[in-house]
Amino acid sequence: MRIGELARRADCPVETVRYYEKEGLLAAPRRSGSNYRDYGAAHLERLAFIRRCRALDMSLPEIRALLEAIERPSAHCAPVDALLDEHIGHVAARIADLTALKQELDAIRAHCAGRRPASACGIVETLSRPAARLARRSSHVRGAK
Amino acid sequence: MRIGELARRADCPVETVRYYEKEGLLAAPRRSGSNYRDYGAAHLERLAFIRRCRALDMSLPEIRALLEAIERPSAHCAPVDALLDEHIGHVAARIADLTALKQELDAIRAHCAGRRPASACGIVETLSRPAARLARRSSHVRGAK
DNA sequence: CTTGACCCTGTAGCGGCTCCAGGGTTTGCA
DNA sequence: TGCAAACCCTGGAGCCGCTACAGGGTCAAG
Repeated sequence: MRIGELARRADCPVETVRYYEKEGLLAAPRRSGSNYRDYGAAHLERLAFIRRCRALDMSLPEIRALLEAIERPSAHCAPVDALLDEHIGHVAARIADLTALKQELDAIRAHCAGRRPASACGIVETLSRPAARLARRSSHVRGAK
Repeated sequence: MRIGELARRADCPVETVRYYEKEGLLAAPRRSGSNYRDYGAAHLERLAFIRRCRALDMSLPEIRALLEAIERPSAHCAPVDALLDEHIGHVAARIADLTALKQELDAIRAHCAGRRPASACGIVETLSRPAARLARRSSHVRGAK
């Protein structure tokens, strides 16, 4: 099948398929006479796996490591479990960070009822002060927008 | 004061100060004879404000809008409140997303006790299946790493 | 007079795409 | 058979918010 069909079936933009190939996550398929990529069922399975992991917010290096752990001939569960545990840790940490952040934002928001000039606004005031610092963790999982 | 001192006092890398200037968040200061940037107290206040907003995970466009809302001569609280409410919404949405994500990850993790070859691992199995799709919102707030 | 700390500009890189320009190929229909 | 639309190709730029160079200039202490 050609790239368009593969992409449709895996629910993934065509450009992203080419990007995964360039990044070495998806094997380069053979080419047709007109230099079109020609994929088989194995490619689709693999791409679907990658997309599923991305939907779970794993980074591409994490997914790469996961694929390698699975494809080693003598492959055992343990490394897979470890990778997943680590990722769950990232997600949990990010939730904790954002929860603390939201509390702080709610507290700031409570400083104003919207009926004053900005010069007297409690929010502007609060944002100008040094304020308690959140201990931010580092994590690959993205923030809030 | 020169850029190094400003940066130290606002707890912000020097390169980031120059970046904010390039992005129009921080006014360009006057220059010394040797072309060094020369900042005053107002610059420090503004930079500290920006850093505080960044610590609250606001995007630079959000901060820009906030600064504009505050500095309009006839400035009123309402737009500031609205901006903050919107940002709080982003954070809340991201927390909800990540919480659903974590539940899914926990469920997947429960499929394996680590004593089997990867070919028989419930995790690998689960990651290969189509699976219920999370409805992902769009938000500027970052994910989980 | 030299060493080191500081400053300058400009450019490239990070992740994970996304989009564009500028081409070639295939497909369906008149 | 001709033609348009839909598909495919490569390569490069852009998104965000920095961060890290390279390759220079300036300044203060010893």
